[in-house]
Amino acid sequence: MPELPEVETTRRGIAPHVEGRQVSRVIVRQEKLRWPVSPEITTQLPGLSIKQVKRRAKYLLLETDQGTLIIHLGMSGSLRIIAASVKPEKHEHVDIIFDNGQCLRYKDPRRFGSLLWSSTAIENHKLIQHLGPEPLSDLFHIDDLYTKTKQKKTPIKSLIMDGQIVVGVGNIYASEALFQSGIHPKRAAQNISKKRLIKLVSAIKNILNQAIQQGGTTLKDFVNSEGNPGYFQQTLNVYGQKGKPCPICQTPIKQITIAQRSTFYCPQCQR
DNA sequence: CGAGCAACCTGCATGC
DNA sequence: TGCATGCAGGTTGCTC
Repeated sequence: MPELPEVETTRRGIAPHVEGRQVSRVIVRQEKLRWPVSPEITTQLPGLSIKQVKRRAKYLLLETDQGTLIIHLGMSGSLRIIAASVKPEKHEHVDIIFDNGQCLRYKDPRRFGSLLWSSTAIENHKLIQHLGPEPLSDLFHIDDLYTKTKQKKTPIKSLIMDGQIVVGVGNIYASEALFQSGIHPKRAAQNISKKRLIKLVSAIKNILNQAIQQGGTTLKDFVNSEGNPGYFQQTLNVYGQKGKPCPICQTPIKQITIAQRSTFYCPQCQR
């Protein structure tokens, strides 16, 4: 479900309810997620206070002074703030309960997400240490992308979805950014001019910023921490629009598969 | 080493 | 209505 804008929307939603709060108890109803829920989350987290909620790529990082709770929402995960006394629904696997009786409740039907504990510096964590630059930071810029692109024969869509190149660009926004920059998703990365890559970099930043402003994209079931959907799907130009007219030239949008992922583009506007 | 793809799960839409 | 099939917003870790 969630790409970077949805994760950032969730971060902003939960932060005010969580920062400065002390954890009193943790309930794990289902520990089998992408990886087993780290046992430290039950044994060490209670008694600690959440200092800050950060985000790195699509990981949410809840920092304490003894370690960091790493939450990934996978394909179908969501978090909400709710009174701990409210009976959990189906697929609500974990409760982080705070000193004020509220809890951070993790729901994830497909269980592709994860809740992990890192007691050492977070930047050394296995899942974090090899990640590329944040797309909305100055570290993601044209010279960086151009260098990484030069020798790569891989389709440009696969490249921008590769977390070592840039993090946070998922399947929806990859198609959208390529549409906005007029680049065919299958084009070999090395065959794209610097001029067009400049457009791509700003398209990625653009799309992600816009999507965050609109509270993310709700295709089926994304809801933010208050249970509300996002609105960016109303802005999607190509994703999920197979057969519909391109908003620029009216040519029907095509759907193809790249690296086992659905990909949408305009065969006229994107070369 | 990189590229390609299977795997992890449940829910839902579609078609017979 | 029931059942089989295919597809879904992510990412690791296998095999070649």
